[in-house]
Amino acid sequence: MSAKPIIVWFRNDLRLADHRALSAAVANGAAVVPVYIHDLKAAGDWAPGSASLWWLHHSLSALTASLSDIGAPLVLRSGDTEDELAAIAAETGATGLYFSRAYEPWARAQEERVRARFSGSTGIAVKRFASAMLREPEDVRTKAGDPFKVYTPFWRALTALGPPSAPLPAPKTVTSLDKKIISEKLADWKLLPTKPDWAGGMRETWQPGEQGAHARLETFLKTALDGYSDRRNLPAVDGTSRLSPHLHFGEISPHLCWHRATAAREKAGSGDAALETFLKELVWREFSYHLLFHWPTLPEQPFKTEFARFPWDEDAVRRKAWQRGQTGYPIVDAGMRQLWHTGWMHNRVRMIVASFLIKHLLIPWQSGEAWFWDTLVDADLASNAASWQWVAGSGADAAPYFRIFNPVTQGEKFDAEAAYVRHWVPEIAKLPDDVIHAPWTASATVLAKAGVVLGKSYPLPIVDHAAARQRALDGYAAMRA
DNA sequence: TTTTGAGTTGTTCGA
DNA sequence: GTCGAACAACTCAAA
Repeated sequence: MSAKPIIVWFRNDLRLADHRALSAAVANGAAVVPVYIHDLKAAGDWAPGSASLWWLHHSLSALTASLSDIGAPLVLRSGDTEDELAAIAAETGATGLYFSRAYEPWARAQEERVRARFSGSTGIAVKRFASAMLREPEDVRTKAGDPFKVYTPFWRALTALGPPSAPLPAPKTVTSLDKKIISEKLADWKLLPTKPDWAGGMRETWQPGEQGAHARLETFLKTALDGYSDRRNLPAVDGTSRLSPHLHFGEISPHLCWHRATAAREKAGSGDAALETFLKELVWREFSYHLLFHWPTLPEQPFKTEFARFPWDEDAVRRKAWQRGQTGYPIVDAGMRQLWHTGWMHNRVRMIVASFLIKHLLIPWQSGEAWFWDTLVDADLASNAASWQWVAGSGADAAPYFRIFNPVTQGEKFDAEAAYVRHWVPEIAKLPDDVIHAPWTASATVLAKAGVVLGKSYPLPIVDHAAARQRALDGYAAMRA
């Protein structure tokens, strides 16, 4: 009785609400065959890292459950994407293949191959839908028709187009196929760590999946949007949205975040800076996608080409100290340990640790990008690449080269009571506020009283700030000469 | 085509 | 202790 089935190919759009491909398939009256294909090869060097795979497992598990609830169980397959889609199309007699658009260079190439595979007389209508961006990258242009390279004009142009489209409701029921389609078992993909199981901190911190995403958004709107402009900078405070991993996996759409936040503030009766700051953060994500789309080498090559000449100083020992949170600078070490433990790091601290790796240690930004890629649950090709290049000074609309964060000053300014440092660097927790961000300045008595032995229980600084700063400035001067 | 105003997130130095 | 200037020109986007 129902029309021929439509395959809905899920990618990083692991949700039911505001899912245009799914809604279109449902509206068509067709039986819906939802599919997810585990194909790490397609992503090449940018296959998800360990932390992302942990998240992916739980997000797929959640999606499986919610799709079953509305009547269409998720089909899991692994292997080559085009082959698997073709096989499922043959098994189901599908007449349509619907999916959400992606913007990573490898994902774009994959879309082209899928289109090619189903073009011609296969009888399968391939339809691509917008999903992850507020506006498509082709639609935000300068008056000359070029893509933007500076954030503020990009923001103005985007907002001048009006609010993003309103989110679609999740389908309540879906017609499923009469026939049973073979699905693999999620557990067999072995996405979770076993020996050792390092994901304890992540389980405590996160609830992956669409439901978790919506809960996170509502909590944020209720508890943190007030005062967001300032409190988002304090790492000891839960003042950020923490939506990044949910957005990366598409468990919630940026459109929905935009509209819910706007509506929440209207009810509160105040149009204001807090809302605008949050919307601007959404648009920073958008700007990163825009850059990656128009400059696909962004993850590998410096956007400003002269940075290929920067005199880097690759040092494996120092890199390791940075990765493990053993640099001797408490705010840096706290951030790196938070990352290792929870798969996430506060945004303010990301800037500090990134500046430290690049400018104090002169280690190439690509090295930090790779570490973040493997350890962050919100690892996102566009945001990660654009942000590392921003700190390095090599990106579009980047930080000026002379902006070198002082890790002591930053700690004192944004973690004044050192609650963040004490939590993540417990071996120095007993140091008093006035020296905890620079333990080497403490007197012997103060150190002894706090039970700190520098060089033993906590490292001495691996570089001297003033000397490192000068070395970085000299490096930039050499590059420009 | 030329001109003009503007550009996320900081630090240091010296008055 | 506080404050403004220097850091260095450069490129982008729009008029």
